[in-house]
Amino acid sequence: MQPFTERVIQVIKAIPEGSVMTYGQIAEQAGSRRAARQVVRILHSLSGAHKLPWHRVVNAKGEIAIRDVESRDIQILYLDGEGVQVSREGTVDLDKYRYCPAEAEQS
DNA sequence: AGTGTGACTTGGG
DNA sequence: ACCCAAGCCACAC
Repeated sequence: MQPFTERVIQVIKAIPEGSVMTYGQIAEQAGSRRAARQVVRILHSLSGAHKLPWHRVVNAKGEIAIRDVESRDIQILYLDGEGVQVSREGTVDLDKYRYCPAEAEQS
């Protein structure tokens, strides 16, 4: 596994319940601010494999980015089950649930 | 080595 | 606020 990919996995694994991160944030934490698209690819290939909380990943607008309807529903259910309120359109309140690693470290 | 890909992001109209 | 175009990156083939 390449370093970047591993970093991404680590970052995603570090997202706590009840929180979400955007692709951009994850890419940045992994080392490449503009590699959001790479994060996408990683999720594609590892969605089933590693036990990653992929459902805690949303796009910059706080929307469920996934296109597959079934998977999208699953993601919404998981989030809702963790206390993250998801609108019927499949969007979450980023100001409220966005996970900031920087903040977390301070604790 | 060149090309394609993808659940993104940002900036401008 | 919405839609579109272009940018961007690491990996698979």
